Formats: sequence, C-alpha cells, structure tokens
Amino acid sequence: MANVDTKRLIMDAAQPMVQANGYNALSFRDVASAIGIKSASIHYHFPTKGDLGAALARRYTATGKAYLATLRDASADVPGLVASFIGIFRAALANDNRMCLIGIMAAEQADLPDPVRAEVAIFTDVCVGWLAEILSAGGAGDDPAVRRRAFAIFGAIQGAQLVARGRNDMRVFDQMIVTYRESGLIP
Amino acid sequence: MANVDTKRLIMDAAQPMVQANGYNALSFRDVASAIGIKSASIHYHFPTKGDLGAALARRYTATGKAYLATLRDASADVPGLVASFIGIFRAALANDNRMCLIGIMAAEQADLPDPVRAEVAIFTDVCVGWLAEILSAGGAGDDPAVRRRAFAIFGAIQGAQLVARGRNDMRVFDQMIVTYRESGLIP
DNA sequence: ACCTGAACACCGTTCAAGT
DNA sequence: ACCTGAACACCGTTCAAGT
Repeated sequence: MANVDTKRLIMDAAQPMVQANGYNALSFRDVASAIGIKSASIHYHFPTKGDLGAALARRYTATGKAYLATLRDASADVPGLVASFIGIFRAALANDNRMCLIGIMAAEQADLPDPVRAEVAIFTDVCVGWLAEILSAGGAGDDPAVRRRAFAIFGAIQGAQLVARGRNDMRVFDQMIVTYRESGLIP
Repeated sequence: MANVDTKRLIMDAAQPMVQANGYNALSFRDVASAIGIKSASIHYHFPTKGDLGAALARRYTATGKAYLATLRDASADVPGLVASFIGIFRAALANDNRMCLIGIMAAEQADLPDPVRAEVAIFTDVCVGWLAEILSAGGAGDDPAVRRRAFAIFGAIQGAQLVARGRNDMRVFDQMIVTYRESGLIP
C-alpha cells in the first residue's frame, strides 16, 4: 500500500504545480521535497516525467468525466448544465489563478511526450462529447452541427481562461462568459 | 553595427522557437548554435532570458500594431477587418502549428519574469483596443459594451488557436471561427 | 518493494580572459 | 565592442547500492 500511497502523494503534489506553472516547469526535485523524498525515488513510481504527466492528465480526465456524468444525471436544464461546465474552469482560476490542467498542457503541446499529448486529446474529446450530448438535449450528440458548436464553446471557454489568467483577473473571465452568452454562442 | 545585427539574429532565431515550444523551453544554447555563436555571448546582448523574452514580445507587439494600423487605414469593412485580424492567428498555426507568441506566453504566465508579463498584457491591450475601434465603426472604441465584445472576440480566437493547436489541425480552427461567426459573436 | 547518493548531460548565469 | 571557456547551481535520468 505504501506504493499506492506514495504514487498518490506524488500526483497530488505535482498536479497543482502543473496547473500553476505548466508541465515544462514541473521539477522532480520540487515534487520530491514537497513530500519528503528524494527526486530519484519518483522515478521508481513514474519512470519518466512523461509517465507522471500522462498519469496526471488521465486522472484529471477521469475525475472530470465522472463529475460531468453526475451533472448530466442531476439536471436537464441546458443553460444550467453549461454554466456548471464553465464553473469547472472558473474554479481553476479561483484557485490561485491556476489553469485547467489540460489547457496549460495544450499550450505546451510541442514539448509533450506522445503519451501526454494523447491524454490531452482525450480530455478534449470527453468535454466536447459531453457538451454535444447536452446541447442535443437527449439526442446522441453526433449531429455534426451540434458537435461543431460544442467545439466552439469549449474553445471559447479555454480562451477566456487563458486571457483572464494572463490578466490575473477573474472578472475578465466572467465578463467574457457573459458576452459569449449574449451573443448566443453559449446557451 | 555588428551589435545590432547579432541582436536581430538572436531574436530572429529565438522567436519561432518560442512560438513552437514556449518561453520555458527556449534554450540559449540552441539559439546560439543556430546562429553560430556561444550561449555565453547571448548574455552580452540580452543579460537574462527575461530580457530576450521581453524584447521578443515588444517587437512582436510593435510589428502587429503597425500591421493592424495599415489594415484599418486600407478598409472600413468591419467583417473583412476582423477576418484579417483572425488571419494573423491562422498564419501562426499554418507555420508549423505554431502559436501566437503572446498566446503561448500567456499560458506560461506564472513562469514569466515581470517585464515579459508586462509585455504580454500590452499586446492584449493593443489587440482589444484595435478590435474595439473597428467594432465601433469610426467611434472612439471606448464604449464599455464594445470593449467587452472585443475582449470576448479576442479570447475566443486565442482559445480556437489553443485547441486547434492541441489537435494539430487547422480545420478545427477554421470550423470554430465559422461557428463563432454563425453565433453572432464575430461580425 | 522501496528508497537513495552519485554521476551524466542538460539548463541559465557569471566572470575573468581573450580579441 | 564583442566573444568565449570554465565554473556554478539547477534539471531529468540512470544505476549500483542500500534497507
């Protein structure tokens, strides 16, 4: 069990660091000292930095997917569901101006090992798929027009997070979301 | 003059590297070897990495600002002008899946030295200001509602670039822009 | 099974030394 | 004025060695 616990300790320490500073800036030595082990020990649990990055992205996607499922099962109100979706990204900003783990990784795309890049793509698929399902209001969500709209909403939210973070100002995020809604992009 | 030329050589080599891999991943040794000098020599022209990053952002903003001015002077067609604006970001993606220099730096916000962060904010101001001016169609562009809309358009474009880059697929970018336009967010 | 110290080639930075 | 080699403390990674 010590194995599993240490693995989790490493991931729990590393995730907020990536959301704050990015994958490139993540330091094994920083993670190790945060939980009281040596950096060489991390390699026992995650052979390479890419393995750790992929594990973080995978867990992040799994957690998000499960949360989105509970949201969808708890309500059929489309604007409310989309607002809850946006709330996930807002919460990251509220947490010390952090970004969605996947959003910041997407910006570092060219630096990512292939397995991490693959996890980033899966997260986008999960989000866009969920939004498309919501927007089709009970339908399968595979209508190309609905999928295109889901993609646009997802991108606009990511952009709002990126720009607001650059300003370190959540009001920028909130105002952009309001404007998206007024324009009709977001229901 | 050798000084000025070397400065420009350094910046010309470094800029596409940052647009491809980010500020964090920029290596003085890579830049130096690309132009046939030693990494220590770069410090003569740019004492720190932050100085180089700030110079890159400043030049990028100045070039963009001048280009936007010529666009505005050459046409009064609002949808066409906005399309030209979007074309700047599309061109970055078309250039080996690169990002807007400022967009990728915004994602690395927490890792940036203060002077670089300041330049990133200025770029956003220039873009949003230009869009607001265009949208107000001859007015001063200081109507808060117009500014909010300009901000939302800018963020949505940045998000489209971020997501499309994560997919390494320009069609994703183009489709998102079309959807923004259909929704009425973009004129 | 899990951790570590020491070594490796990288990084930005500094600085005395070259021309 | 401009460049460089060598050193410094960092980085991810490897591996023999410890428990």
